[in-house]
Amino acid sequence: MIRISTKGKYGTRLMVQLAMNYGKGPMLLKDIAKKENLSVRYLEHLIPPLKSARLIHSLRGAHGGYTLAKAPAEITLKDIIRALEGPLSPSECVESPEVCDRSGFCITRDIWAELEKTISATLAMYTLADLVQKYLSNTYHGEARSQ
Amino acid sequence: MIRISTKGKYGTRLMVQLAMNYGKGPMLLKDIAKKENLSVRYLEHLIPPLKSARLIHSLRGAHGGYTLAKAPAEITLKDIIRALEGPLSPSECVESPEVCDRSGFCITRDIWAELEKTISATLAMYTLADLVQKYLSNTYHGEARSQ
DNA sequence: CGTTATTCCTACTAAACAAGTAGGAATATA
DNA sequence: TATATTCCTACTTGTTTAGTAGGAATAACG
Repeated sequence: MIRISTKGKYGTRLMVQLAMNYGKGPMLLKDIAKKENLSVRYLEHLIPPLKSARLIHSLRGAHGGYTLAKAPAEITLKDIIRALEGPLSPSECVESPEVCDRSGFCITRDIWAELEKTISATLAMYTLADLVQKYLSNTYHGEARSQ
Repeated sequence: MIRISTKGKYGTRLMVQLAMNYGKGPMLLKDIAKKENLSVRYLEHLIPPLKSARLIHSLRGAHGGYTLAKAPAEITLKDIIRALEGPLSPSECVESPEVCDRSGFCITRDIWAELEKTISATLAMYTLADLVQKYLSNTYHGEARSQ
């Protein structure tokens, strides 16, 4: 199984919520969790990596919350997944050739390297602005947001 | 981490070895293991999924071994990884919408579906014949095969 | 017919990772 | 000082990964 974990999946949804709130001041994790029907306690874990990747800013204390660190159009899905899931390559040998003494001549490694490129390229194609636009033009939107 | 496991990685190397032996009769797992410096005991586990995907044939008993079930040019990396790693989609909701009640309107799910397409397409581009050709034209080849 | 070489099947294990929950400290506002 | 919020660390439970191990089934060969 070659799967994105809930970190990447929930984190993307969190970031889409922040994008939709962009320019309207800090957003509470509590509210994001409610809108996305996720646990605040779990979302908390996604914050440190997103902060160290400089994708979000935080404000502590009452009237605190989170904001995007850049405009939604400046943040790609690649940035988000990379921050939350780590390297996008399907094998460690791609980014760290020294972990395998075959790296110098391994043909399968070449494939994993190419696969990383197409994964990265696909994820880099989408910005948060694109996702927000998709979200808003979704016909199910009104209904889906009801809860 | 979105990683291919050793099943997919070792299994691909196993299949490349079978491809290089194509037309020369059955090959022993013992010999594949030696050439690729892998454990026979572990490679054994990769056989059942490869067989049920009809990618290899086996012959039991003395003078037994394994052969590709089709020509190397007819087997893609997608076939192999799919057989050994399961679905290529980054999220279960892509192939089984019913696992999440958001599937009907979820915009991130659309992204995971698109990502699956590019992963599948990239892996489908390469056949075992391509890998063998790469292998044989590798300058390190003579040296690397020495052990 | 018996020996040997091989695949095949099932079970077991140890370590790492995933997906959370929980307690409480630090900080800012009012 | 009370309250709302982020922040930090630890813990838990279940699943997956990466193997190892024992031995049964099968086929060839002398």
